[in-house]
Amino acid sequence: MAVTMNDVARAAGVSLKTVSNVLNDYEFIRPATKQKVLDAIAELGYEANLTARSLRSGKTRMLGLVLSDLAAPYYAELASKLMKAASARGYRVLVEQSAARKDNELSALKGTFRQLTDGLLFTPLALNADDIAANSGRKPVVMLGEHIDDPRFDLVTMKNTEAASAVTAHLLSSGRRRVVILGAAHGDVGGSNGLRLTGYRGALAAAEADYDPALVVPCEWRRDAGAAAVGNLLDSDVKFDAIFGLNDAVALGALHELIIRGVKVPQDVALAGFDDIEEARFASPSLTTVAPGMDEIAERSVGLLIDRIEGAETSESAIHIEAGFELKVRESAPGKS
Amino acid sequence: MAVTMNDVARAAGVSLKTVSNVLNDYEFIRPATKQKVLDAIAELGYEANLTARSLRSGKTRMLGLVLSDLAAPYYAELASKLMKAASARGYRVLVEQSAARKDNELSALKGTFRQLTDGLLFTPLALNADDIAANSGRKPVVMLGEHIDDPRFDLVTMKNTEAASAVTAHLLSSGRRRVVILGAAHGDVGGSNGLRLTGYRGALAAAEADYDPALVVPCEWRRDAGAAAVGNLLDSDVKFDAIFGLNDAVALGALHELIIRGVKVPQDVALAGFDDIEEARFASPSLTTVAPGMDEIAERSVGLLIDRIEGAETSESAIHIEAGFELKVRESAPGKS
DNA sequence: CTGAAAGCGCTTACAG
DNA sequence: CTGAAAGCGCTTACAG
Repeated sequence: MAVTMNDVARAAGVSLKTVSNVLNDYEFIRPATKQKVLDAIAELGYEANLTARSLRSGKTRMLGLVLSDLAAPYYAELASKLMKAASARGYRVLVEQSAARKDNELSALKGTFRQLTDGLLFTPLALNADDIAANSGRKPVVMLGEHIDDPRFDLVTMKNTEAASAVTAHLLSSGRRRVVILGAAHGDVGGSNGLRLTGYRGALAAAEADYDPALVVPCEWRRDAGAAAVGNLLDSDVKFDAIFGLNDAVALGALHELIIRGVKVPQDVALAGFDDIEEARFASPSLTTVAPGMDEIAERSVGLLIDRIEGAETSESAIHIEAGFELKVRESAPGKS
Repeated sequence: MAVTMNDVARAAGVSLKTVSNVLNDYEFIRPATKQKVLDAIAELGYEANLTARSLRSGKTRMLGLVLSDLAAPYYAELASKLMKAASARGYRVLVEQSAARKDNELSALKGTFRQLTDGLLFTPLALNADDIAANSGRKPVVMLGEHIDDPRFDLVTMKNTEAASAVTAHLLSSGRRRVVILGAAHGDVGGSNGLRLTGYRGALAAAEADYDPALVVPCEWRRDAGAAAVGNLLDSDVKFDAIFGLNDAVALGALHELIIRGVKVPQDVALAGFDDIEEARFASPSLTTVAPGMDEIAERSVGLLIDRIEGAETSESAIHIEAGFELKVRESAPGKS
């Protein structure tokens, strides 16, 4: 049905191999021959059959992206940027949603999803490092995010601790002393939650403010969970004058609940988030947050993964990359006035 | 390297064809033979090579999804639902971002993207019906959204006109008379903008309110564009007491600008959007909008496309499906009090 | 520089 | 019910 390399070879009066050579930019090929082939390709409207190429070469030129939920704003923005970065290097991205479930993460890691992709950008939320090491196969995997910080894996992440510390310090600098941290539990150490909690505690210590476990409030990193957690807090007798939501979704959920309850932001309670999703800029009041260098994360994770796939990066030891961050001061937590 | 069907055949002591028969649920196969094959598959950990299967069968079991920008909340939520619906039927979704550019839409329609997918869910924004008809090839395409309403194409869409009319009627019912429509131009007829404008005009007429072209304000359907358009409007001498943003992003951008300018919502200006993205529920004030039946759209568009691919749907004439909608009355435009 | 041939791992007529 | 063979459209040693 479709036109094949054989058709091109016949039309150009050369062998199959010659057409292949032209297609794959083989160096030593007579210009006249090359032109004949190119003419035939143009005339017949030939396009390489990607499936056949994949079967033979073992490469699909697709990158797998595993994340919990594409509808979460941070992941949606990240996926969009990753796809653009991959596209610029001639790769496509195939997305798999895990719902943060262990079984889904596992099947993305070892199932047919891996066949379809030359390498994986993996945001593990349920699996631990040993699970991953035991099931990641031979194709390259680059960890995205910060749940897994392990010398066995390449990792592209953000400066969680430093950025969380900067946000907390900013809240404290305006005179707040009772800063709720929303989305971590007292005692968390690993993962984004643990790292950000560490940054929070560091900033408290630096400002000689007390750390109060009652202000460490666990909740899922979604708007509804943030709203519910703040509701419970307001119903309790815990006093606070600021909230640090561990991502923007949580912070925006919190904002919603505060306003409904008649709590003024930032007058009564200052509020900050983490991620700098676009929505943060347009909230009312606009949300103070930290931009975790998403462009850099997208660019470098795709770059690293493709370098691994193509053998341009051969480091035996895992490569860890941390993108820079930037505090975005907005209305929900202005600087001291 | 990997274990193949041949290995399975050898281990089970049967021919290749028999393994294939088991794999493809061929009916007439002796239970004992089948069991031998299944045992061998389990023992060897055999997994079918999808690429080889695709090359031979011509099917990839992937659906293409073409949209302008995965980071736009509506598309992010839709893509997530489409992927889940496809997954439930054993298909994956490969996403292509067009940036609403004609060249990108065209290459998604006729380029290698089509090879990789058995059918297309296509949200055309730049291409017209004739362009599409001329380039859509032989594999099925289902239009998503409403830009193209043409008897040549299957289409799954929402009740644009009726929903827009319902929103406008709601704004009018609370006594507003000067309703800005944000995101359409006077004279638009086709596309979401045109259809929604028609609904708006219908509601005005039904309420015996005047249609004033000065209230029809074009802008891109993004937060920043909505904010800018409202800024211009406030700087002009156009008077208005309500705004209908043609999607939630525009409405939320408008909301941001209104609040910055000290305009009270809904007291001074009532505001409504379109889409019911999750963000709308958590805005402050929460956004009155219309839910366009996204679950139904996802479910039915995937169902229709797969039925076309598998030949379960053979209708010669194009199938048009309109999902139901639901008005979501929230704080930004409450009912009459 | 170019050609003839093998083979990637499946599915599918074609026999029996 | 099952087997031997062809072939999907490429890439890649192997010769020349």
